[in-house]
Amino acid sequence: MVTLAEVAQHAGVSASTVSYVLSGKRSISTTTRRRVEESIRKLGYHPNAGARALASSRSNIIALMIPLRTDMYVPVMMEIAVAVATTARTHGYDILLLTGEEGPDAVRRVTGSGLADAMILMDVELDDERLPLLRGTDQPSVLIGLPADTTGLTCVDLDFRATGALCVEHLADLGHRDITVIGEAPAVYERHTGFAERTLDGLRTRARELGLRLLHRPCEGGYDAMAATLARVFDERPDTTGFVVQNESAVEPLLALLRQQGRAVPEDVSVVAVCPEQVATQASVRLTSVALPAHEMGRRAVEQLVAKLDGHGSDEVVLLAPELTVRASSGPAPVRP
Amino acid sequence: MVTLAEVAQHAGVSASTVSYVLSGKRSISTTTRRRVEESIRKLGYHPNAGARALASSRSNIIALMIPLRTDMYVPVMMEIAVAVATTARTHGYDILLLTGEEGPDAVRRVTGSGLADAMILMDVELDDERLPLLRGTDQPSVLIGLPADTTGLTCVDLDFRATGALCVEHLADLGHRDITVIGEAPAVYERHTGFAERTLDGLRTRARELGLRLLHRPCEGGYDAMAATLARVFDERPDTTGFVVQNESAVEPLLALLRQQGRAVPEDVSVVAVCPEQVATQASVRLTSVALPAHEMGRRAVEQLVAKLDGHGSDEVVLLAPELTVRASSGPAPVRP
DNA sequence: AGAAGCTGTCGAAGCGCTTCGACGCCCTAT
DNA sequence: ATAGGGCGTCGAAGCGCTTCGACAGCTTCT
Repeated sequence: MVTLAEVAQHAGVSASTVSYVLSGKRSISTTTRRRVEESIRKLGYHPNAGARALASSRSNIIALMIPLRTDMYVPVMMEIAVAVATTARTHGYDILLLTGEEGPDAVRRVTGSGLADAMILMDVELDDERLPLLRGTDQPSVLIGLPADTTGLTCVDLDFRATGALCVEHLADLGHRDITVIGEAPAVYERHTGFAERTLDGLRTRARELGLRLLHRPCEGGYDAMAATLARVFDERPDTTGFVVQNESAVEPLLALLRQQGRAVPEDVSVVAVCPEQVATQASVRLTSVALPAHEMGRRAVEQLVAKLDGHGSDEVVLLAPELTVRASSGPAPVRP
Repeated sequence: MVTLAEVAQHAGVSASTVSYVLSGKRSISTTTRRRVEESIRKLGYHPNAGARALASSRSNIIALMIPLRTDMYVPVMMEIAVAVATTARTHGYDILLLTGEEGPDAVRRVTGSGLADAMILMDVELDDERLPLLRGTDQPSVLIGLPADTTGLTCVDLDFRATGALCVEHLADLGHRDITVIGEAPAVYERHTGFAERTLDGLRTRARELGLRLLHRPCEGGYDAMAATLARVFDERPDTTGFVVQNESAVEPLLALLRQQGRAVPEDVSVVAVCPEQVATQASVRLTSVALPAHEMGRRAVEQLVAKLDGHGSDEVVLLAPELTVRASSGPAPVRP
């Protein structure tokens, strides 16, 4: 293992000079800098992370806490994680992967040990038990998701309320008057993750404003659950012509069942989904959808965090504006005979 | 921040004693141990990770390199990552998340800086450029996947050859004589990730042994690609009654298209998939499938690695035996008129 | 009884880096 | 000519921990 001292000796300078070349915290003459850089390259020197962390009390690591459970769209989680990792690297940070499993203890452990300089939390619940810990420490953190009380916290999330409103507006513009919302699995609502409720709130509010009828049904993914749900929906609201789906594992079953029932999309029934782009474009009918901006969320989270670590940056709630892309699954409401 | 020294003072012992209580590397009297543990608890002490790493040259961190691209089995990747993280924690290790993006440089950086004690690499290509680096360092590593040359390496993977054989056998047992394989996207084969080729090899070899006809068609996911592929397949091999699918984004399109063409599953056509359990059970027809044991792979990888870090453990290729679960998508071949 | 061996504890020496103050040098302003 | 001020470099003091050797007080063997 090559050390700073060896590099210094090889370059004929003192260790501190090498350190300053590396950090750029003091000015170094061009000749010296070049000589040092040459030695670094030649010897294949890599600063020791532990020593660096000890001396500077900065680990250059950001902890990312991902949910353990897999009942919700996993690829989105993955995409966020990858976006976080790549963005972090561009700022010189590495990512420490924590699973939700450990809960608040993980927060304590990481904060206490100086393992990471900052944290990003995903899958935040409305009244998350990790929040008091975050408020009680001076370690910067960013949440992906929105808890009930955001005072003293920095959050990044899609504006789900606006998303709901947007979906309703789109269907209303097309003349639909009876709209059914196929929501997430009941477990998601019970867990109070917030985003499902916020979407629903946006849907309901805008529907009321526009004078539409709205029916909401949570739904597990899969064909059987969807079939059962759909039967009850048409039973209860036979005039339903518009669907908003916020459960990607219900999307394909819904389309298949509608087809099976002889209801054409979009001629008889329009479907708008809140889902990742990939799901929308790979479905059997290309879906009009509001995308989940996973990459953007990950990137923004890291950038908020880096700003905090650099001293600027403040507690702020960043709500990304939803964008609705019209594809083949939505069209004018059928003319009522 | 609480330090070892403060704990020592609080407990009335020397710093080294506290350290030995923590590590258990020397025997400590019960009374002293208890007193120290009490102080640790009371002061809320957490050992500083950097200092520890510096002094012991052990970071207790395992680097996990995940692929950046998202054209394959993302949920499987995620499940592996989560399994790695949770298993690692039970052994006292944390996970550093690296994306494939940085490539060999990341390996150099992590090895050189002592950031991690060991590495797990996912998405290994047959002739991966990271392999020489791994062989050239004394840092333990485990690959998830199988390169062409495994000398000096430890690998964990599903036995894809046996998987292919198993699928063919199942269909042969049911009397199918004409089998078509819907493979991964062409890009996957071009990238030489190995698993697709190995599956195909297993399929072909066993088919030959059993005297079956086998047609292989790579296929992008999605409906359009699948429709085109399927048309050509029935054109070329109208007697096809068995399908093996190794591309989870082709599964649902295939089922829908068969239905549309009036071919009943499993009465007219049997389908066997190589895919995650979730896909198999949530499809419109519950699929007979060989599962991708993501969790098991992650777990085994960590355990191999920990064994190496502890001194026992050796270079070894662990191939997990495939298991075929019969569900509703496969049945006896239709009787030829 | 004395040697030999345990057990439990301590002190001190680093691990490789950052950072602070000091200092020599040269340039500029008086 | 001389004081003042940058600039570029160095030496040394830690950061908080692990670990090695030392050693005091016992027990056990011959």
